[in-house]
Amino acid sequence: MPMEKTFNAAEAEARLYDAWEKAGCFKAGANASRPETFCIMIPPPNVTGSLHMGHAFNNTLQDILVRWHRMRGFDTLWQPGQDHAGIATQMVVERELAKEGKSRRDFTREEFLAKVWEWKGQSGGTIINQLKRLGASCDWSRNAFTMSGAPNAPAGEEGNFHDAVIKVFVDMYDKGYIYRGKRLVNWDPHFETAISDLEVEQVEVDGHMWRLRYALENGETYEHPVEWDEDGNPTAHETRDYLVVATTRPETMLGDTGVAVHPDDPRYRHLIGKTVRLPLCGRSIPIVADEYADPEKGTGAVKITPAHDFNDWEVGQRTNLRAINVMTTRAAMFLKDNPEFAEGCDPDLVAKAIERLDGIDRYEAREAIINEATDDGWLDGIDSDRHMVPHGDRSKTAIEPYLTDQWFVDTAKIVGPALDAVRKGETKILPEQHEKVYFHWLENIEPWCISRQLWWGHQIPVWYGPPLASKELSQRSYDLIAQMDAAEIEKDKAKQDEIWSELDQVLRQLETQETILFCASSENEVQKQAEKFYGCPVTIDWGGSDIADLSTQQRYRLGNRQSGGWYKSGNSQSVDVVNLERDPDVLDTWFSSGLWPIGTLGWPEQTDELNKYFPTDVLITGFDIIFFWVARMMMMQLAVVDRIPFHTVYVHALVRDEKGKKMSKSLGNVLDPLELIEEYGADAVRFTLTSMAAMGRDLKLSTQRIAGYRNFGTKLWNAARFAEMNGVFEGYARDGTVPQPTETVNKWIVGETARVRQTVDEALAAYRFNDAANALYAFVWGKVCDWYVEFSKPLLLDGSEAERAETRATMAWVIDQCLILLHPMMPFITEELWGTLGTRPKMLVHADWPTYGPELVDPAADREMNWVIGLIEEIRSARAQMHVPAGLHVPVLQTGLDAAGRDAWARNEALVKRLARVESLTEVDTLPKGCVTIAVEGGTFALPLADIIDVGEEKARLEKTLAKLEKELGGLTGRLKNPKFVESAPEEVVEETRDLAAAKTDEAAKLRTALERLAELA
RNA sequence: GGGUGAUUAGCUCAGUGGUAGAGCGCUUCGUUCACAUCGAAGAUGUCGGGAGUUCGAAUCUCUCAUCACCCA
Repeated sequence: MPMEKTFNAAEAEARLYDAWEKAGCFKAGANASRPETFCIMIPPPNVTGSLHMGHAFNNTLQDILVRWHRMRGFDTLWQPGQDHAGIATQMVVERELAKEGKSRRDFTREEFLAKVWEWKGQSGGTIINQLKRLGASCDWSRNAFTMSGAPNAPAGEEGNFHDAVIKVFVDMYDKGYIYRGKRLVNWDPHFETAISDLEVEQVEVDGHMWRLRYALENGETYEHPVEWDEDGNPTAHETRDYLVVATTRPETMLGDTGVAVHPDDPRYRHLIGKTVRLPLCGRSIPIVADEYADPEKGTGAVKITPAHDFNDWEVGQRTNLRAINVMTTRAAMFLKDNPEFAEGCDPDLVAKAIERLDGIDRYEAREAIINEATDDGWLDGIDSDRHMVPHGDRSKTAIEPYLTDQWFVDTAKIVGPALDAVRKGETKILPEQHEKVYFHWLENIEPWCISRQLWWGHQIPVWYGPPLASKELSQRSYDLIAQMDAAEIEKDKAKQDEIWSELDQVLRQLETQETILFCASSENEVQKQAEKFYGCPVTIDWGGSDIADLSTQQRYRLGNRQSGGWYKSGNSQSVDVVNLERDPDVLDTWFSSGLWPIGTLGWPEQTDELNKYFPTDVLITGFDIIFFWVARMMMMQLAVVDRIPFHTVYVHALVRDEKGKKMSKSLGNVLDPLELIEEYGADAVRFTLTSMAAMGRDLKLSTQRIAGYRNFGTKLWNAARFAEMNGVFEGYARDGTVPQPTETVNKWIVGETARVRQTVDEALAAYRFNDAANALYAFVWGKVCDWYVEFSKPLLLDGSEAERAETRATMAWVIDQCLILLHPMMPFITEELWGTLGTRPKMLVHADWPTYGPELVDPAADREMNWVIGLIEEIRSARAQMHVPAGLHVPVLQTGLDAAGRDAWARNEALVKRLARVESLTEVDTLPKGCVTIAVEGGTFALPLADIIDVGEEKARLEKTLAKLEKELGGLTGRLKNPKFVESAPEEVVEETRDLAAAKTDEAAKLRTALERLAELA
């Protein structure tokens, strides 16, 4: 049964992938035949994710390297996995709950986490199946997950990534690389969690700049310029008893604790140290000097809200201003029960502000405040203003700088080795320009906020215990409680009150002491530490405790997050008991992803895989996560195991739409790789991406291009089909032995194959994926299909038995080489052909990658076939231009052909005749006048078509060719005449130029002769 | 504002000092038994502008213009 005319990708892909998996072809070490290892860690997609074009590109490149190394016999591992994507996953599950009218808060933390795991079990494998559709040859038996082995993980989610994360946190904490601190962080009011500065996007929005008047206190005034001369010097002033501050965020004014002016600003210099009265609440706030206030911008006076703005925080730190938080975790106004806010304000105004503003959303508050300012006359004006507003990259809501306790990695302490490794070239970043980006970011690195107020994630392994009371205070509290007991017995109310009052003071003193932190990787360890510290039994509350159930807002109010047991309890029992509570927060997902290289290999256990594959080889990733992930992996691996995680980072570009726009859902220009795979086949999609993967340049993807590479697959398919139909694979040895042909065409194609093998290997070794793809495209289509298959026809159809046998063997080998070399890029169609064309000892995925090289190139055969190809092209071109009917076989004349030409013709007569539609070749001394002339190296050919050709047209054709030739010749001789060129250019360049000039001169002479003949005719 | 990159055929892009290229599209011709998802032939370039280095510049340097991205 003959093969189908095209490859049925839809039918074959799933079947082939299944066969590979069933045979364990992708398992770590499969097909290994040499000691070297090769390991790639997949950049873990979100467990909520689905395959987009960027994934398709990224994983295609990884798969090429992995399949290439596996075929070359390296002990290869492509480690797959997903990350748990804290916010994104929690968002997805909460959305599911919302459909049932429920929220996360309707469940306990444990219940909610069970739901997340349940969701993960059902939907978390989506992207795995999509990667399989693409053909990704990952070792799925090792699929990793950044939450595997977490305490609440269900069966099937074992693994020890959790252990790795916790151990690293503890190690880094012990080394002093991680600390807890009250700092301004980027707060996402939608998810009510801190996020890192990398998760913040600056979005330009049209907004307003509101000018507000803050009254100067104690009768102070200043002169405000109102008229200026031509040079901009003020010529008239007005006296003002207020300062005008400009702000884009009036709602923060309730937290203002100062107004900053530039120390050298002549308008305000004398006011520094004086105060203004804050409208709405009557707080008296100082005017401070700080260079942050730009005299050129706005009014030169800036309201300072340290608790709600990063710049203001800095100013506040420098000038000793209070930081007053006036918002809740949902960015509503927080005024009631907020002693910080009320302190120093007019109680009546505070009551009024609470009544009007407490609990309302920040944007409503903004409006209300502006209305009030308008009504009360302290709104100075409104200007429209376009400015950048930070937004959460997940929630898309404006983030709020917010003052909370968070955990930070002190990145400055671990950045050094990560910088050095790249500086010294231990890790290379390609393309090189990205090294600059890497350096720039790391050299200016900020502390990394790693705590998140979420439930889904690795809970921070820190427990809080009560402060240890001093002996005196402890004793005093014992005594007081004893007295209280006595008073209780005596029912002496006055005495009880007196004791309570004193006890209250003791308690206050205890409260002001620091909470005790215990950081350890296990409950046992924490308990041991705590018991040693307190010298008494310790119980541990493992979450779900009071604190964990408090809203984050309530926790904020608690400030120092004191835990249940305040102090050594002072009852009359002889044994004291201390209760510890765990920090309810979880770690940033990127903290766990940062351990991907070691974590997936089983660290902290010293597994065989860890010893074998770490450090890994190449990381292939998009530039958008250089900071998020690459830099952090470098820092963390070096900090934890003191080794680089990989020696090469290949940073690929962005896949855009065909107009160059970033693909986005809102623009609707997203190309879905799965749809493309369905329409064109995975191989076409892969090959397209590969051929466009020039380093450092974005890809503009069009379906037309994909269709083109689908056609390429069909072309290969049909070349194989031709071979199969001609019995090429019957009796073929299939042991990979390079054929030793005697026919020139066969020698030639063997050499061409050897060349492309070398080109492909060199290109892949240099991560020049597009060069490899394009070389193969040019070889398979341009050499094998266009020429070799055609050349083989006379031999296969009309050749002698020996010629037939030799050509069959050569063609079988050549097609096998095409399949092998193309396999990493087009795994499906090549594997299918491999199986179709014969019975093989191994599947193509494990076929041996060839090592032959230029030694297979036969220069004489090469020269000869190029001459034959040139001759055929010339004859075809002349025929087409002279309108010779396509089907007509024409006689050809030849004159002055040299020995090489005669030999070439003799050996390849059948080929030329067939491909150029030549009827006969006759040698003549002089060419007839009316003929089409073809000048080639070593002789002149002509088509005697006096009755067909148009003399004018032939003349024009020859003149055009001649003109082009002469132009080239002009350049060449110009250079050769220049003595400096001959002196300074490399010898081979000069030699090459001379040869070329000679050949062109020769050809030009022949054309001139032809033109003369034509002239005689006319 | 700071940084990085780009500008080459109608379109998308290769090409880092030595004869300007590919694919797609376009025009003409062709169903000869691998393939019409095909074949043959053809047209199309002041390599963004200017200056410099060099025997020689698309390529190196400077400068201007335009565009894109990243960071503030």
